[in-house]
This record gives sequence, structure tokens and C-alpha cells, in this order.
Amino acid sequence: MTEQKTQRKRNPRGQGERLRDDIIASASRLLADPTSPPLTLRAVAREVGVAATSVYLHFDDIDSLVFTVADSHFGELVRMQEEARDKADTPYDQVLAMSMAYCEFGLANPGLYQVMFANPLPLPEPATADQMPGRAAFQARRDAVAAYLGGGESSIPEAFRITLLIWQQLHGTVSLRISRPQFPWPPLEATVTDAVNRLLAVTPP
Amino acid sequence: MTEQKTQRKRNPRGQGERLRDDIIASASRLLADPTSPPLTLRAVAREVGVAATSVYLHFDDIDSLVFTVADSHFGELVRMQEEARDKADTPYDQVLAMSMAYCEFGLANPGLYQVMFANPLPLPEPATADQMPGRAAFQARRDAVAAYLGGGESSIPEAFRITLLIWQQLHGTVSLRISRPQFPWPPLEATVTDAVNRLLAVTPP
DNA sequence: TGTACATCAGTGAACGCGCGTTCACTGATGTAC
DNA sequence: TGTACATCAGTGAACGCGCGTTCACTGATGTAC
Repeated sequence: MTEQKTQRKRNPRGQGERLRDDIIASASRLLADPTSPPLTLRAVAREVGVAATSVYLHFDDIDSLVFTVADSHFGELVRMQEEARDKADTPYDQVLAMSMAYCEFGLANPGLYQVMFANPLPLPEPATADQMPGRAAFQARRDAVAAYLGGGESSIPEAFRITLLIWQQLHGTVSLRISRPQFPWPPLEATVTDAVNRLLAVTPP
Repeated sequence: MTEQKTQRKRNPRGQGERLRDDIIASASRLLADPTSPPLTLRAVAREVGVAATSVYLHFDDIDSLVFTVADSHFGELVRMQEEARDKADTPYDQVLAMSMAYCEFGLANPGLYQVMFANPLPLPEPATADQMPGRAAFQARRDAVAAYLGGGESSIPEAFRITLLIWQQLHGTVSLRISRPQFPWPPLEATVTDAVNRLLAVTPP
């Protein structure tokens, strides 16, 4: 069983970059399983149907591959959040829709979600805060919260604080459901709605 | 550097069980580091100062060792929560104190915390819900929330719901701080107090 | 009091495995002349 | 039109490493007689 899964055709000339996308896609596929073992270069190569050495044509080493895979899926998370937001009408509905989208993304790709929040994420270089993977997704949620709070610029610090609480809530919701599948979890939507309601509320007494 | 760290004295006759405790303690020490690599049997043996084979005198295999390590620290978490609770006066203060104790425990032992909530936790057998590691810690928090809500038996379902929200919040708080150490986190106590206040509040409009 | 034996708390060498990475190579396809 | 050559998209064998696990063994300490 060290055979490759599928026979792969060599890419035509000038299309060599397509292998790069195949590698990322195969790595993502391997990570969909919640019980997936740590990603290895050889397992990815096997899944693509290519020699292990071929990965080096597109990635410097295995850390660079793992980082690229994680990073590329933050882009997908951002898109899913935006899509959910654009389907909702009121600012409140938008915050809720983005929150649900976040959880659904994580629970649909548990292994991937865990890699995206693995510690330590193999960073390619000392990145600035803005390049931090996931930063854009966070800021999109913060903007939605700011819109809900109203008050323009002045409400940004409060929006940041509340978005942080919501992020912590969503991350906890997703990762506990992944790591404790046998716990009697209530329906996802009810939990998320309840939590977001409480966290968005004007400060209680 | 494959040498053992410290020369170890053979235990006296009848004291063979002490090696078991040493192994658990060494494994815990290795896991204190947030960037610690996955726990290996050989690394633990090296840390104890003992031959790799000696681990088999007390554990069936490496899964059994990892499970035992994780499980033993849930006991410690329960004790820390109880200690915090008993220092607090009002039911509200007790819930808050237990929440803070939870986060402080996790952030003091990041690698260990991650193993305790690893997926999948190598379970020794199909355990019932009550034997689930962490169950006791959850129920202790739920009891505190029930006491805060008042209303006796009838408030148990609501206490469960709210304790779930709080657990998700605490787990998210701890694991995001572990996996994103460079994010501009606000002071822990302010965040936890704010979140718990909001989650405990009587249902908002 | 002496001695044979059992028990206890470990040890050390060896195994097969999958891993990341390096290196020299291949074979099809395009291009210059 | 033919042919030498460069380029491209990979391959295959080999490396050293640390891992979990098995096996037969050791050497000190207690106990039965």
C-alpha cells in the first residue's frame, strides 16, 4: 500500500504550477478528517499521486507547505463570512450570520481548522500583525460588530472588545465540539444565537 | 545528547510504583512548554533518566501513558477550581473565581492543556459520559452557576446551558492565547469578567 | 548461621517503519539555426 | 526540412534519524529451610 492512489498525468509544458494547487488541495483533503494524523510531506505526495521529491519543486520544506495550506484556507473563511453577511439584512443579522459561517466552516473541516489554529503555526518570517493569518477574518467580524453598535469611529475600541469575546466564544464552540464529539451538545444554531445575543447586549448591571 | 538528564537511583524493593509517578511528572514537565513537540515515549524516558523499556513496566503503550497524564491533570484542575471557589463569598464571585482558575490553569500549562483537549484523546475503553475526562470539572462549574441562578432543581437545565456558554468562552480564551501569543490580548481578568458578566446576565431583549 | 532460590526493579541491543531531505537522473517538448 | 540543444516537469534511490515495541537478560534484595 505504498502505491500512489491515482495515476497522475504529467502537466503539459508551462502548466507546472498546477501541481502546486493539486498539492494544496490534497493536503486539505487529508485534513478534512477530524482524526487525521499530523500532515506529512510523504502522505501528501502519495495523495497527489506524485513522488515525494516533487513537492520540493513548489515548496521549500514541509513547514512552508503546512503554512501555505493553513493560510489559503483563511482566505476561504473570509469569503464564507462575507457571503453570509451579504445575505443578511440588519447589522444584527449580519453579525449572527458571520458567526454561524465561522462555526460551520470549522466544523466542516475539523482537521484543517485545528491546523489553522495549531501552535506554533510555522511562520515563514517574522510577520507583522497585519499579515497574521486570520487577521482579515477577524477584522471583517469587527466591522460588522461596529456597524451594529453604531456610533462610527468612536465605537471601534468597544467593537474590538466585543468581537474578541465573540471570537473566543466561536473558537471554543468549534474546538470543543471537535475534541469532545460525544458530549451532549445542543443544536449549533441555538448555542451560537444565545451566545452572540448575550455578548452583544448593552452592558448588564 | 542522547544521555539521560540525571542519574537515577533504582527504587528500593516494594517502591516500584514510584517510577510511575516519576514518569507522569516528567511527561507533565515536558508538556509545560507551549511549543513542546508531540510527547514521545522515548523523550519521557530520557527526561526521567530511565531506559525506554522501563515505561512498559507501568503502562501498556504510549496511548495509555498520554491518557493517564491528561486524566491526572483534570484532577488538578478540579482542585484548583474548588480552591478558588472556597475563597469566594457570593455565588457570583464563585462562578467568576472558578472561571479565572480555569484560565490560569490552562495558561500556566499550555502544552498540557492542549493534550487534555487533543483530538482524539486516546481513550482506554469506550468510557461512559461520567468517566469522560473533564466531566467533574464541568459539573463543579455547573453547580456554581446553578447556585447563582437560584431556583433549585428547576434551574438545572438553564444552568447547564449557561455553563456550556461559559466553558466555550473559557476554552476559546485559553486556546487562542496559546496559539496566537502575538495578538494584542487585553488583561485576562478584564476579559473573563466581562465575558462571564454578559453570559450570566438574565436573558437580554 | 549459611545458602539456595524467588522476586523485584529495572537494562541494552535489536527490529522494522515512516519520516524529511539530497542528489543525480530521465524523458518529453519546444526552439534556434 | 532536419537536427542539436535547452528547458520543463517531474522521478528513484539513498541517507540518517527517532520512533514504538519486543526480547532475553542483570543484579540487588529479600525469604525459606
